Amino acid sequence: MKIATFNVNGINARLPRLVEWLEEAQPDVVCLQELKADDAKFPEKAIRDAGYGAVWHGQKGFNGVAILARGADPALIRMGLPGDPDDTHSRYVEAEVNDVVIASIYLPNGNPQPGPKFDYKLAWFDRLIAHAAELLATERPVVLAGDYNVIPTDAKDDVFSPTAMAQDALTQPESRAALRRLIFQGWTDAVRAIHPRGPVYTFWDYQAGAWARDAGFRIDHLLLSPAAADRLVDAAVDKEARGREKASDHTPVWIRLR
DNA sequence: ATGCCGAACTTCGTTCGA
Repeated sequence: MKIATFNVNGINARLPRLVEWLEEAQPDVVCLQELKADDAKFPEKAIRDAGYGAVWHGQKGFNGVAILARGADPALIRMGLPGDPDDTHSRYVEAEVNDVVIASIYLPNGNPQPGPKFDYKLAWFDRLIAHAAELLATERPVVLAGDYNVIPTDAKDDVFSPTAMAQDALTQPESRAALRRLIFQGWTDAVRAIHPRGPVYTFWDYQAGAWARDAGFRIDHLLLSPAAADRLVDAAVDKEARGREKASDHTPVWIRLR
């Protein structure tokens, strides 16, 4: 079972690239982030024609998440993260596919920091940690996949230049502490489990020639519950997709479970 | 100190992203 996460940065702007990648990569499940489309503008027919059923939680202009399943309809479990009824951002959707619980996550960016956007990021993270604890307690196979907007460490394997990113919300101690609190509940960072060393960047900025000089960093992660981690056999970043015409600034990341 | 790019609405500028 191949499960991928892909921040598409606009599903309608990215639709030809997405369909092309689905055909090439043949993932069984895909978590999408940054749809930048409200529910009515989700390209359901094109996704279905590509062979995928879908659940989605859209939003006008920005945010928006979805889960696709090849030859199946994901069984929706929840839209939105519990813990704040006033939160209007579409950043979380959870569904079941083939007895695996899948979450598509778009964690707030948090820039500029400090400030209200950074506070929102940390508060949202707390809600995710609380919900993740409940998912762990089920002892089921669970995959938390998405754009976490956190660079886990200052290692060259995670970020091209810690100095360049030192003031960014993605590298702040509070952001990293929150990611560690989540992982230390008992989740496995799948890409690092398979590739303990070496750069596995998932994002390269459109600006300042970032792709050309490989100025990337690692912010898209798949976290596995113990029951899912027991089945992990492979993981990788589809780096080549970032170099195409009209590419997203993120590239797909995938795992394979027995 | 800012924009560098790209997408989408607020639409020929502004907001957001990372």
